Amino acid sequence: MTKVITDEKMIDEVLERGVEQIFPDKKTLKEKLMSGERIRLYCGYDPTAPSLHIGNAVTINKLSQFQKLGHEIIFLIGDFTCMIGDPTDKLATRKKMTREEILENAKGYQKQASGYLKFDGENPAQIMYNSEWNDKLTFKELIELSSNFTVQQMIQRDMFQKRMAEEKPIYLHEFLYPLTQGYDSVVMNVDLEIGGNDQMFNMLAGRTLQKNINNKEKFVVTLKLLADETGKKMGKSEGNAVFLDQAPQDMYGAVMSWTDGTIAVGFEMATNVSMQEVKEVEEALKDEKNNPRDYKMKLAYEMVKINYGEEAADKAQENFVRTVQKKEVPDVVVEENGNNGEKLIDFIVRAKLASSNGDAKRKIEQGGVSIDGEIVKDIQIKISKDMNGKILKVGKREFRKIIVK
RNA sequence: GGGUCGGUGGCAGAGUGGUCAAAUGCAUCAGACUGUAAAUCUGACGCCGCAAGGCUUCGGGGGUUCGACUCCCUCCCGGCCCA
Repeated sequence: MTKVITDEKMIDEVLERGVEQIFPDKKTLKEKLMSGERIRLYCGYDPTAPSLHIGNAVTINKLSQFQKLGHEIIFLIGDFTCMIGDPTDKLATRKKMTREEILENAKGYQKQASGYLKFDGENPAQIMYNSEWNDKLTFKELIELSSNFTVQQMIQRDMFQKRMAEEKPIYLHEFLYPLTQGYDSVVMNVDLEIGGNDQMFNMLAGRTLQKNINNKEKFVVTLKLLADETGKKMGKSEGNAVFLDQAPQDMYGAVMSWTDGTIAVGFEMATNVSMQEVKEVEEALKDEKNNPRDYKMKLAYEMVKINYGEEAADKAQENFVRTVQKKEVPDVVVEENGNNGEKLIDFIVRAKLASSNGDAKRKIEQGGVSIDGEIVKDIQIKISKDMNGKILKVGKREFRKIIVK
């Protein structure tokens, strides 16, 4: 039997760090956790893409904090809900996915989440798929479920309001999304659900159902969204996303491209450094004498360390200093075979460093291509034997060692 | 079912017979700069071509025309209002 930790300080931190709101309230949940009862909690992940992103990491991180307290964790894969498409935060209806695409995407999720969450050893997190019960739901049962909500409640959602204002379609099945997500809570009979603040509506639907059907109080903890002071989210649509299956040096770089305003909140939500350290960083950032870059590097290091370990973090950092700060060639360069007499443009396209001949030409014309540090100006230049072993650089960070037989 | 408006490049969104490979914004890419791969600034941004030029693209198909994203027919899809 897993021992439940009831240390008040630890519980306070879990309930405060990165937390936006708690339903019904923090006090009641704290009492529950202090009582020593082992609770069951979950967060759901819709496998809409092959990679989990930093926003997912934030909730996974929170799950792991509860795991450390000894509570029962369910990592739910929304292979069923995913087919509906969560209307949250989307102006357009999500494209329906095939079962194959969904399962393919779900494959890597456990591995990607395991930097934060333990799936083995003592008190391992369990993985569940919500198609297991939702597939079996009958139409009759669905009607009963939907009778717990009114149309008015559904259209209250800001996303639907926005779409109505913009005269964009709202499909009937989109109303069913919170319903099925809520039904997950009932079937798994959970005590608590965790999710981003944008998931509040869906999670509260589960709270209602859990109360109506199982006559049980389901707590809901919503987390702040990882965003800078202007509210700009660090999501995949914003282009500076961090994916959990990204190569260490890419992950490091992606964090470095965050705006400075996200540094402190990044530490708070996506790492496990102590809150005291987070506060120190926050203070340090206010002092203009300090360079935010240094703290961002520390954050990037932490992120890579959690997901890939210390060694990988060291390497990623080293790579960053070398290639970005000092603009030097990285120590490991991918080799690419070239043919004597082949146009450099073709070589670049073949190495996937440009999307088309036109793109390759543009890069050369704009001074983005160099060989052994010498900028290539001539579009017509061809691969020759004396280029063997030289380093081709395309753009800021792509390097290839040219091999000519 | 009726009326009406609409479907344009990764997204948003102009264009309504030639000056359109298609404004603008976002995203992207390259460069400069910097405290970073931030911010800012400059440039590029369908494909082939050194270029001239060619080719493919504006929901699908067909037509009118020297010429269509623009006009006509037809089909498909959507919003709104009415029922």
